[in-house]
Amino acid sequence: MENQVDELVRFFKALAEPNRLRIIGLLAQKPQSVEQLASILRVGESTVSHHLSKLGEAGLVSARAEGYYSIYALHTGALAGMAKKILHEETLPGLVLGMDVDSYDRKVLATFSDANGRIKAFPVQEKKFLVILRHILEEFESGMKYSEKRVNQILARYSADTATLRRSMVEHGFMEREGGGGNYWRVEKKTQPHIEGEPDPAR
Amino acid sequence: MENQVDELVRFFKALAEPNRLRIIGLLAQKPQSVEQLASILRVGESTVSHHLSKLGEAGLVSARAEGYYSIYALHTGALAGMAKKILHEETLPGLVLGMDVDSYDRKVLATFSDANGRIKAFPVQEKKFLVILRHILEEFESGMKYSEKRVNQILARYSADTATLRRSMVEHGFMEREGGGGNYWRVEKKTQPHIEGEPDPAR
DNA sequence: AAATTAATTCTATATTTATAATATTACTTT
DNA sequence: AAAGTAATATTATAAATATAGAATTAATTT
Repeated sequence: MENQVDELVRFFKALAEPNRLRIIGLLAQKPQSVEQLASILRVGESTVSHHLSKLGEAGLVSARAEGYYSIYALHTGALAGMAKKILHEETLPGLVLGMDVDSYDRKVLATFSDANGRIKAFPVQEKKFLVILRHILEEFESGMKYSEKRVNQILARYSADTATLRRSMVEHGFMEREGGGGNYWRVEKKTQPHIEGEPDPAR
Repeated sequence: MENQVDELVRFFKALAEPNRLRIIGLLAQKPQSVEQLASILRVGESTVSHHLSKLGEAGLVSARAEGYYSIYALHTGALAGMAKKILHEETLPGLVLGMDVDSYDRKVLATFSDANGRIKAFPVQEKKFLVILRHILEEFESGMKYSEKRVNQILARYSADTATLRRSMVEHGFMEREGGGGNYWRVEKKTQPHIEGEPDPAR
């Protein structure tokens, strides 16, 4: 079974060379022989043969034998198909399948946690402190209400400074509390796709 | 002014590398710092920086400074724009602009013509014979009618064997003649774009 | 059968490039 | 001001690849 990434790389590699792009342009006009393409591009026939084989592997062209000629033709459908694939919203997320996308978070947690999982020190850098907060947030269930006492109990598993943790959770919008200060609950995280030009809301 | 080919090559080159594709996939989820990407991809930060600069040159990503972080974000519009460009029917012909697409024909003509432009010998290979015929065909205007005598007069500029040339013109569909054999005329060539899977009609 | 032709394969070479270690730059925290 | 941090630039190196000459293959013509 082949990787999504490998397939795309083969396709883009095939098009990432000037003479191969020119061959695509020439074959878009009409099917042509290796000899004709070599003459127009002013490169050796073995070079053209090499390029055509790469284009063929990417599914962009194919040859038809005619006497001792090989007449190559463009698969316009392959280009169009890939263009649509790029536009398809499932393609980009598919590129990161099987990748360890939480590797950075784990590294930060490892740096600031001791063997028991308790916080050794609060990171000065906000970006890293947020990693810690999000990690601890997992202890709280969505839809549940927690008394301040209960919240402190849970936070105490990570640090004696429960006040800082509690306040930070609220300040960064991870948790909310009822009016006077009775009950706390975890804020639903809305999965927000990045919108071009917008500042990153997740930072 | 930059070439159409160069722009496309830069774009495809940017995407023709596994780690760069993965970066695209990761940035599609959310904007991220160089450090984060390096950690997830398990490559050096300088390597990621290098990749991001290539992606930036292709207009695929851009950075926003935040403290001493560079938060890179994907330009989803660039991907979509290129996909549409590929689908656009003007793009492929644009790749061959300024190229000597008749180079092969000229080479064939040079081989089989003498200094006066007369045919030294008829090429055995049909592909090359057609080049000769198409060249001579230019002597006839579209929409005009020519008597057989007049046709022979014109063909005689190229070869004494006017009978073979005349018959070949008709056989290959370049010219037609009226019923009994009186008048000849040049057949309008319909510019026929190649259709996938179809045998090439121009051969 | 021998010669010719187009294409491909093999081989070698020069160029490009992905990677990372090191040095430098820009910014932040103490 | 000094120390710390992230990113980039510089440099070096190993791997990938565009190119073409030579050898080979497959088909056609003489």
